[in-house]
Amino acid sequence: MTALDTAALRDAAREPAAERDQDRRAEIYRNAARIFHRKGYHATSINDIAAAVGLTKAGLYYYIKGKQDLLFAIMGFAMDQLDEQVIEPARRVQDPQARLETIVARHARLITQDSSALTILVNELEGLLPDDRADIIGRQRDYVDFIADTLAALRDEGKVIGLDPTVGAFSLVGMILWISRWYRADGRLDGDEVVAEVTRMAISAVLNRGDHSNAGDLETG
Amino acid sequence: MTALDTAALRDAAREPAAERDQDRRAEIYRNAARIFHRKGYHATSINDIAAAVGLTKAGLYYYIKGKQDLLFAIMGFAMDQLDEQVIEPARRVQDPQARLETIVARHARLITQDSSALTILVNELEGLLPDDRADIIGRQRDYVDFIADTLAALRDEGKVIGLDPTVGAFSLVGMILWISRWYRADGRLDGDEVVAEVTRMAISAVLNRGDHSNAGDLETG
DNA sequence: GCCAACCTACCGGGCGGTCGGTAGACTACT
DNA sequence: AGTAGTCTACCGACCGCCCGGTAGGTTGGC
Repeated sequence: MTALDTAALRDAAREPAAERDQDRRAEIYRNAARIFHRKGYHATSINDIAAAVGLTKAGLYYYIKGKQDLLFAIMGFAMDQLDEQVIEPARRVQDPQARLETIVARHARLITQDSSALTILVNELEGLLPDDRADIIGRQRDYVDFIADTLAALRDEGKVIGLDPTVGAFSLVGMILWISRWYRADGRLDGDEVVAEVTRMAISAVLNRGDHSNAGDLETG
Repeated sequence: MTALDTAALRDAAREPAAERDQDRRAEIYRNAARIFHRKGYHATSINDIAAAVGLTKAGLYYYIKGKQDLLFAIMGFAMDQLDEQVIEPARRVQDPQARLETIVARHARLITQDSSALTILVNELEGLLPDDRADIIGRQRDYVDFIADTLAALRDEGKVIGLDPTVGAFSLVGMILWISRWYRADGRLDGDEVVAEVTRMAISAVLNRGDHSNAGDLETG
């Protein structure tokens, strides 16, 4: 939940005045993300958010333009986080397998650290205005394509055989995103262990291997 | 979308009279599932559903008790589907690896055939009343435990080393459920191909293998 | 005549959002 | 030092709308 604070600090640095204002704004986004995450966007009222930051609804509107802008800002922030903490670092890794490991591990770690914004990013798309939604979907699509390209590079190296890169990319993303549904920071495993486990599974899911065939039934049911 | 019809037929069979009534009821659940799936539970109004089946809101209430019961019924149906089409058939498979393949393939196939009820099952839990939610969550937990037990059996056979069964189970479930977000029946791959790809990935994600280690970076970022 | 299968009209309430204020800090001028 | 003006950071009250749900019919087939 500290993640949104850093964005606030960044903004505050470039706007000399009104730093207290930016603190307040960050607190609002932070609380909104938490509540949207817990209850869902549509089930969250502006009053819920206002109360969480100790304001009335009218007071809250001094800081925000509307509920939809709040959602879009949170999703934009989550997407920025993904760009900066996952995609950019991974782009600097040349070896495709190491790059894939970087992607999975870093994305998974972001989720174990603070899943709210990243989870909203995938669950609340339909709450956005069409233009905003197109923007976010485009960026998400770029991310999946980036993973698919990495899988294609692995295929060219002969490390992957017979896997559709797009299906592979989506499947890995699903595995990663789902972490936010079951991982609890106070659970049996700590975040680093979970990240390591998931990364290992992801890599071996796509890499070439001996034949494991062992017909599972699929007669009509 | 034909899935809910079978439930209606089942119910109709045990209630001799009012079979037309049951048809109508099935159509309502079917449409409700489709719209909840597309727009989300909270963003869907009773009017939306009524209009979709050619009734007014008041007319719809002749058939349903309320919005929350509608949701619970859909999720209960989805859970029944999972029990009957995935868990029960898999229970009859003794070999752990074949059982795991059965689980993944059958669950994935259900989703490619009609994802609406199964997707609502995982996305709209917070729309339920506490008692209903506890019911559904319990059944979902049983499903994950069933997969985890299967992974534990594979570990006992030496086919899996060093994978936490619970993390493995959740990860596979995430991979499967995510299919509903990207798979399109009119897309490049047909349903059977997608099921086969995902099943292969799932199996090789958990099965033992040569060492693929190839340090992905994880310095603090 | 009766009952299943609807409808029109309505209810209370909560929603996102706005409006007209105003307390208090801070500044500007005398 | 005093005071008038200004601006930030809010609040109480309100708006129109739509929501889930209901009361009380009406109609057509048996």
